[in-house]
Amino acid sequence: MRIVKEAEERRNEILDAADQLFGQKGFDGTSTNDILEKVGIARGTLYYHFKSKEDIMDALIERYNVRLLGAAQEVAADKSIPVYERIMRVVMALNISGEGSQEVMDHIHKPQNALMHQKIQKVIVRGVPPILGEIIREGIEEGLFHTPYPFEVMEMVVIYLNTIFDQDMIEMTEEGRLSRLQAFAFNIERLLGVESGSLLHLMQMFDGGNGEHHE
Amino acid sequence: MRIVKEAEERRNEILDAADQLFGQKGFDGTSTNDILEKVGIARGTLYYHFKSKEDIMDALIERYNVRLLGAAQEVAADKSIPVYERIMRVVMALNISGEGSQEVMDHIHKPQNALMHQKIQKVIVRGVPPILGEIIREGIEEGLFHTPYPFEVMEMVVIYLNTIFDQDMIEMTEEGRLSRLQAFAFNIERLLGVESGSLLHLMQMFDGGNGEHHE
DNA sequence: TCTTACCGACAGACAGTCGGTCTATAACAA
DNA sequence: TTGTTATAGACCGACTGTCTGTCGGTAAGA
Repeated sequence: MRIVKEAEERRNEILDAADQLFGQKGFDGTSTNDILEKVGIARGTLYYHFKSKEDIMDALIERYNVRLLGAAQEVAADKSIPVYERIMRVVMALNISGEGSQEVMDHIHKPQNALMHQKIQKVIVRGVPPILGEIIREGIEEGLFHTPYPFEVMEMVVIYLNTIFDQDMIEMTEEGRLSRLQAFAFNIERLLGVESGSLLHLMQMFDGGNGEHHE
Repeated sequence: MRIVKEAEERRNEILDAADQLFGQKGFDGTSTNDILEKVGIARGTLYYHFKSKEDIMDALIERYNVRLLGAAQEVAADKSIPVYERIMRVVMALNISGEGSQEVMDHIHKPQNALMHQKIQKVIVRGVPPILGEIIREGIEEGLFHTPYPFEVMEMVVIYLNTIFDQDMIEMTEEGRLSRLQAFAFNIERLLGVESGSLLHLMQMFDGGNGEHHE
């Protein structure tokens, strides 16, 4: 029953298994035994490819990081797309993010996965504001926005959204969610120096597909 | 060698020991053995007073929570203090926070303590915006600020500051720190609807005692 | 005498290690 | 071409030490 594979193939098998298991049961809740049973390998093999359990998590985050920011960066660089639309598309790329990582985002936000959550948060907080900030900067040149601090505004916005829509950072009623969205739209308009109401059409994107306005 | 004490006294001894140890070595890095050796009790005693290791952490956070928010709330409720000064005093209460918990804040921001960090973050994000928001609301009545969303603005500000000044969320040069402070002052002025520059004297508080302006 | 606090041996689970084994391929000989 | 041997990379699983949480029992004070 000894099956030999290329190191990279094995590594990916292990990462795929870990991805699912961490998602289902959290990092602490998943034992290395769970992982190696799922892959169908022995203990030694796991530690041949990864130096520790946390090393597996780091590799997972790196993979996720590349996919997520890569997709966003690609969209952001396409200057043929108008600024407003490009912002939306970048945000969508960050929310949905291609192939197999949809689940990741769903599962990170569990108390069990605190460390993983923190590490991903770090990736997002470091990676996203430069991407969005640059688009805003273009928007400023075009006269769409008016702020001397596009990068810092995006930093604030990204951090806020990332924290506030964390499943259990704040338990929100549907009403609380909507009022926060309204406030958010208003605040970001002030931060970007645009007329009040300009971003209404942008905000509808975040409205959970529920098209109501509640102005 | 059997020493009997009131349950609450023992509980506090255990919490004090855990506080120091978690600070030094992190939650995961601290074993229950470390704690019970430091206190000088047996395993069973520890588990007589707390139902799990995580329960100890929760109690620690609760104690911290009470001290921190309690102090802030007390200051916030004193309507004899002018609004601007009261805001500063509340923020100071949150940063320094009384007796023995100075260390806590210093040690939370370590990758080891991800879960603890997350839980404290939650306490702050839930607890502080209502306190500050209420003061801002008073300021609005007095005509100092102009925003329809005082609570949400404070929520955004608290989350931002809490994340950005996390030791290793973003590695910042001294220059990056100052430029961020400038941007922050500018942005919060827009959010609160005050004249640009109004908050300069407030911001000097956060300037690490370094009195330079860099306008 | 009864409750409350305390004890420490123990079970079960887990992460990581280590010596050793298999196998594909390369290098070389016949 | 065919057969043989050498080598390195992939793999194995028993084992170690450590850790958390449990449980039956014990001392002390009211």
